[in-house]
Parts: sequence; structure tokens; C-alpha cells
Amino acid sequence: MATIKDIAKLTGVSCTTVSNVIHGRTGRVSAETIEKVNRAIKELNYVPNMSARSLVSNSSKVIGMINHIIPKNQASFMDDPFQSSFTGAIERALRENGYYLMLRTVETSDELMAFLRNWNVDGLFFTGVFKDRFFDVLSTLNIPIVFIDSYVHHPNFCNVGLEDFKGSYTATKHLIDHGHRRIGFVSPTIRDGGVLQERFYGYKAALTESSIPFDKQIVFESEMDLESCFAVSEEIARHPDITGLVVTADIMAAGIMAGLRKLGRKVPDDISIIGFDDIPLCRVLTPTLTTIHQDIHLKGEHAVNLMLQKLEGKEPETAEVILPTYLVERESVRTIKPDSKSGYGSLVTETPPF
Amino acid sequence: MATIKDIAKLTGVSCTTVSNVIHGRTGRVSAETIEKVNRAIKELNYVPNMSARSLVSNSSKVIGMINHIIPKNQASFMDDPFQSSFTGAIERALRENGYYLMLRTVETSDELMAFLRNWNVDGLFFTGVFKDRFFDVLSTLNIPIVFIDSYVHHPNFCNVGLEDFKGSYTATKHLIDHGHRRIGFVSPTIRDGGVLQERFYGYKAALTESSIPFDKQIVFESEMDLESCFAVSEEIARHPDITGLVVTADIMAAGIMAGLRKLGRKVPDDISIIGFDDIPLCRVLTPTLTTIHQDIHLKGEHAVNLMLQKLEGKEPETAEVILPTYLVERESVRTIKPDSKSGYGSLVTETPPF
DNA sequence: TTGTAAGCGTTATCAC
DNA sequence: GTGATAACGCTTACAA
Repeated sequence: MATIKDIAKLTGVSCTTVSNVIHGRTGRVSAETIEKVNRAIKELNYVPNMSARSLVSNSSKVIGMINHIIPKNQASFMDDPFQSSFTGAIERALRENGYYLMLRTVETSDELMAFLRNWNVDGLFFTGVFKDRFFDVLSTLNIPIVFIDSYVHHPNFCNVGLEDFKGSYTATKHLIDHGHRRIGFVSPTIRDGGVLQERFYGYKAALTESSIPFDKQIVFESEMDLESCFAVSEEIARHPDITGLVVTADIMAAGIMAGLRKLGRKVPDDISIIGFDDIPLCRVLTPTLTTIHQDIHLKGEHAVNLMLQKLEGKEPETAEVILPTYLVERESVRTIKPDSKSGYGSLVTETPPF
Repeated sequence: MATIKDIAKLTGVSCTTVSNVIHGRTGRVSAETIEKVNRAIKELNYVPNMSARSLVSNSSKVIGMINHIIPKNQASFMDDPFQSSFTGAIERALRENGYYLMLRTVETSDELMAFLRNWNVDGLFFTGVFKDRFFDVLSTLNIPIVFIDSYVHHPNFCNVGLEDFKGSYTATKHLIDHGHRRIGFVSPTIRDGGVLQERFYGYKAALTESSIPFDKQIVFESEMDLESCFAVSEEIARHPDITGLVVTADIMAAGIMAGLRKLGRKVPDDISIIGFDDIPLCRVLTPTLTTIHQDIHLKGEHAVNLMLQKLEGKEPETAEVILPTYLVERESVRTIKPDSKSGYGSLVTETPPF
């Protein structure tokens, strides 16, 4: 493990000079010395000790990717294809810019604070924050924090998110335009000030616009894992009047499609489904899943860009990036003929045989 | 940011004593002092600076999770549901034991070495290593290294893997037992000494056992992303005599099923498919995917166990854990009636209409 | 253009 | 029982 001292010794210069060369503070060093030092660095295979740097500089080049959602059913947060794909994109972009990525789950804000100070963490990515226990501590921190899909606002924070409202509105409108009137909404727990709430509002707005009464009975909350999706499918099947479903994640939509199929309900013949995200999965399902597209790699890019700008002390001109969403039409939505009034709950008087 | 010094000052003892209390070296400290120090720690909200610790102790509590596979098509390694789910499991287990997880992609062994020395990395998880450029450097390191799914052996390494040969053998045998004779094999690039080679051998062994000639023409290599799977589907469709497919990853199997469907070939009517992994995806496909099950959470647990043992200096009794695989029968394999000789290429003289 | 030296927070050695 | 003190590798005033 070669150190700066070793290089200094080998080249016959001082540590200061070596350090200066390493940091390109080359104005005050002779060309010859630079050359010598660089050769020695190569020769001795020198790499900086980040701990030492971190200690003296109070910063570490470590960026934390924080997860604070502990899924049930012993699943891991990384089982969410969205989260994981995003993490991969972040890792790559950070690495290309000289940063390191630590993955960390925290359950309390104390844990979070401890983590930050343990490592002098330089910046933080945080997914799915709402006005909850984390908000207060986060807003006191003076390191760059980039939220993904958050609807809390604070001068210290950046955010990259989506047109959630519009996406969900579009999805719902799509069903309505295809003749659906009785449309359910399926989502993980909807929290105040979160993405899902926004999507929920989009759903409601579309209903309202078409004078379709909102019915709390057909809003279903569920975890994202398969078993939970199967369970919620049974609930849904108990509402045979539902002809369309707006689901806030493709992965759940897939689970529900499978669940409904097991219960003998066909998509899209008996029930139409729209997902959200447009992950590759959509295209391998039968029927393929109509969904709201978002560009996850772009999201990652923007997130890292914001982060890097803040790390370099530049204040990004926009603290918030809202990425567009659009509908991708595939096979999971069918048109209900206008004359078929099956969408109107009041006209369906008999309960189907399940 | 309270430091040990602050605590020392507040309590009126020396740094040494504080450090001793923190580390439970409590034999040589009075009960009263311990009490005082602990109170101060709470009060000042002290958390250790890991960089400082790392600097003086040459170890860091940082475990690296190394990825060295750079997928094409701008996908990220984390897009592999297997990799990501595994990463999540590792993070959790490490955290519960006081370690930190850094995610890192490296392209060369130099990059790997630099990373290790940058952070005094204490241990390494490495997926998919074969006798390649990394082997040599890794074997010179004296930190715990746990491989996942590797077939290279070395006294310094631990490994947790699967019955790959048996799994693949079982899959192939399953098809044969259901009357298939013309069975293709689909996999990402098969490398010497890798998991996929092992699975490939299992496939061949099953063929041989049933006196089915091996045919290189129907071994297909492809990347795991959807577009690549679609592409390989077209290749497969050019071999209409193939009635069964052994695929080394569910995620690919899903892509191929979708690809074949687009080409008008039905699973399992026209072609039967068996996957590998048994990820949740299998159960949302239509037809649901028959596959070889492996327990990914168990894999993660074993991997962390081996790691922790080595970190604590214990030599684990077994340096290798081989997890069982078994077949999960679902809907993607059909029985070919014995009298139907369609499996014999020689008897299929006409090329179907595509 | 280059060097000296202090200090970052922690641990470890050794003395009291 | 407790406390100086040096050392880990690096950066940065400040000198020369």
C-alpha cells in the first residue's frame, strides 16, 4: 500500500508537492517534478486512501442511496424492479464522476443521521419521501439531497419526479374513453404528499371530469409482492361490476392480472387493466400491458445531474425536474360498446357466480 | 459533530477512557466513569467517524458488492432481478451485523484493486467469476471473498452456489420424459468455468443419457434484455423441429415466450419451455412458467454467513455451500404423445410456413 | 518552485 | 483505573 510519503521518498520531493501534483495544482510545480511524481505514482501503484482524505476534508465522495421502506413478506426493497434498475443507473453515473455508492436501509431518522456522520456522506438519494418522520431531519442537513418521486418541497432539496397526476389521469381517461365507467384503483398504501396520492388524485379528477361518481369501495391498497396482489385480486373479483382497473405499478398490475386469471376473470375481456412505469415486463405478459410510460434511465440521469451540480457547489437552475409520462397502448384494455351499460353499477343487479 | 474529544472534555476523562468505554473494554474502567461517558455519548449524540477508525485500523466495515458484467443495450446489471434481489438481501444482513455495503462496477482488475485500497474494503461479494482476468488478483488478496455462483476454486475463496448441473439436467430430463427429443438450449454467453457452462453440461448429460444426439445448432446464446430475447426467438423459430427449450434464466424465458408468441408460435402447444430461478415473474406469465427453483434469500443468507465468519477470523467449516434446486411444474411444458414423432428432425420434412 | 508542520478522529502503547 | 502520546494517510497554511 503505497502512500504519498512513499512517493515523496522515491522521487525525493515533499508530500506537499506530491499532493499538489495529484490534485492538478500544477501551477506551482515544475514540469520535471510533475513527470517524476507521476511516474512514481504509476510505479508504486498508488491509490489515495479515501478515509484519510475524508478525515481531513470532512467529505468523502460517498453518496448514500437511502431506502426507508421495509417491505413485508421478507421481500427486499430491491425486489422492486424500479428501485433496482434505478440504483444501477445511479451507480454507473456516480462512478463515472468519481463518487462511490453506499446502499443503506434506515428505519429511523436517528439511524439516518448516524449513517451520514459515520461516513461524512456527501450526498443523498432518497426515494419516496413524504411529510413524515424523515422530513424534519433532512431539511436541517446541508448536503445535497435529491429526492426521487417526492412531493415534499424545501429549498434544500432537489427532486426528480414525474407527471404523476397527468399519467394517472391519462390512464383513467383512457379507460373512460373506451367505455368504462366502473373503474377501480389499485395501489400500495397511499400516503399524504406522496406520489401515489398524486396518482390517486389524477384518477379521481378523470372520474369527476366525466361525471363518474368516486367510490371508495373500489380503491384497493396492497403491498407489491405477488401474494398480496393475489389477495387483492380476490377482493377485486368480489366487485364484478368493475370493468377497468388503474394500477399504480406494472409489477402489481402483473400480479393482479395473474390473480384474476386464477379466479377465472379474463383480461381484457372481463376486466381491463392499465399499469404504470412501462417496465420490460409489460411486453412479456399476456395480454401485453397497456401502461403509462416513464423513462427510468432518464430519471437516473437527471437525478445524478442534479446531485453532481449541487456537489460542485453550483445551484441548479431548476431544483425540480418533472419527467413526462405518456400512455403506451397494448392489449390489456378493451373497448366497451356504448350500448353495453354494464359499466353502470346500478344496472347490474345480479351478482355473477363468484 | 461530537468527537471522542468532546466527550472526554465533557466528562472530564481522557480520550483513551472514552474509547475504552465505547469498545466495551470495560474491565479497566470504574462503573461510575462508564456511566458518565455513556451519558455524554447520548447527550452529545456521538457517532464514531468511520474514516478515522478505518485509517488507524486498516479496516473499514465496508463490504463491496462487485459487478463486473457490463450489459449491452444500456441496461444496468441491477436490471437482473436476481442480482438486485440478492443485493437487497445482502444489504440487510450486513447492516444487521454492523457492516456497510458499497455497490461497485469494475471493468478491470486494476479498477478493482484501486477500489479495495481506496476504502480498505473488508470483504467482497463477487458474482459470476470464472477463470478470467479477475481470478489472479483476487487470489492474492487476503480479505474474505465470497463468490456467488462461481466454479473457480481457491483456498482463499468461499462460494455459495447451486446444483446447476443437476438443475439443468432435471429440466432437460423433464422435457425428455414428456416426449421431447429435439430440445434447444438458450443462455447468455457460456464461459469456461462458469455457472452457465455447468448448466450446459447438465443439459448435454440428459440428452446423452437418453441417446439424443447433441446438436450445436440449437444452442442459442443471447443477452438477457428483451430485445435480445426477441432476436433469439426469431432464430429459434427458424428451427421448427424444436419442441422444447431449456433456458438458463426465467427472465430470458419470459422474453423468449413473448418473442415466440409474436411469431405465432404457441407455448406450450408448439414449443415447451423450462426456465431457471423461479422468480415471481414465472407465476404471472401465461402460461405460467415451469422452472428450476432456487432459494435466493437462502443464498443471500449463506453468503453473508460465510462472509461474517471469515470477517470474524473463524474459518468456516465448509468453504462452499451448494444449494439444492428442484423442478417446479407449471404450465409451460406439454406432453408430446409417444406416437407423435414430431420430435425427430429427420421425419419432419416440410418447413412450416415461416 | 518546494518544504515543514499541524491537524482531521480514532486507536494502541505504555507509563503512571 | 486512567492519561499522554504517537501513529494512521492526507491536506493545507505558512515558510523558505
